[in-house]
Amino acid sequence: MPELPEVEVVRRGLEAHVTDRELAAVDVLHARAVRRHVAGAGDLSDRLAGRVLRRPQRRGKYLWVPLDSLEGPGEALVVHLGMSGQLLVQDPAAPDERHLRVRLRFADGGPELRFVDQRTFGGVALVPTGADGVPVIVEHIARDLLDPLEDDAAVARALRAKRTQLKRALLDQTLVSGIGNIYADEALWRAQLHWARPTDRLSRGDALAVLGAAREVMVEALDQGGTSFDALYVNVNGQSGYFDRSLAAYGQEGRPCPRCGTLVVRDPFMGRSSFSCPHCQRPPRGWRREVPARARESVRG
DNA sequence: ACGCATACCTGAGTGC
DNA sequence: TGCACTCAGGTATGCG
Repeated sequence: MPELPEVEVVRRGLEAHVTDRELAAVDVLHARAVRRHVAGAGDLSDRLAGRVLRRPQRRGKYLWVPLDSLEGPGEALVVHLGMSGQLLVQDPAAPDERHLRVRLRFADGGPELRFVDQRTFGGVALVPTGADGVPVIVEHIARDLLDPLEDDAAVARALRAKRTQLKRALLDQTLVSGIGNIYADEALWRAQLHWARPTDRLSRGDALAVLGAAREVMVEALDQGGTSFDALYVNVNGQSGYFDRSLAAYGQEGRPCPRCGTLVVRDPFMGRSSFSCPHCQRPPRGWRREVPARARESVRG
């Protein structure tokens, strides 16, 4: 699933392939893919034709391509990959992908850009940008851990001021952005902190440690082209990353912890999963592992 | 104001 | 063979 490193891989691919190219026509093949563009699919296509794409930018998991401004305030083409979105640079003659949602054709007749998204949680929109060049629908997203202006001390302070579980806070994109389920579990494993730790009882040192660990694991993942488990995440050339071979905790239930050898466990978390080492990541006082309903039944029977 | 559950989606996998 | 169900999970929204 695309988190910060995967989105950055895509951004770099876009930078190499679409910067300074003029759009000729945009075809919207699925209305849900443009639901965040309030004025509708027709408006999006009309307003993009003839515009020139500038250098792609990113904050957290949001990606945007600034457009040459005609007059007044700037605009950008904002893309969020959601859970299964892909941006592919394709030969215009290549057959349509099964889940092709938006096609962007260029005036130079060269490779086109395709937004492909199986689960349609992602989407594209043409949005005005604020004073700092950030699209208005991205302004509520906090700076991410690869942003030179991100302030670890300030984030650690805000994190400790919250009354929630540590992993919930790490996934809160308004606190610090770019972290999803995979990198949250990996960062917690590296910092040797349990996902259910209450944020208001976390030391300043532990808060800084988990942020540092998250940055470190994302940088390493970026170096390997991102994480992927299947064909759902790919770069603009349709290739997968390799970081899944380096995961210590995420998806590793029943496998030995690379640090101590204890078997990694999976816990239900927000209707999903958290993976951790029960030895290295001690749960907070009073926390009890939830027993799955099916296991309870078989014990009873 | 804030924390939290929920809706939105499709395809793969599993159990009966 | 097929049906019902579960799981994957990022974000916006609305509730208490």
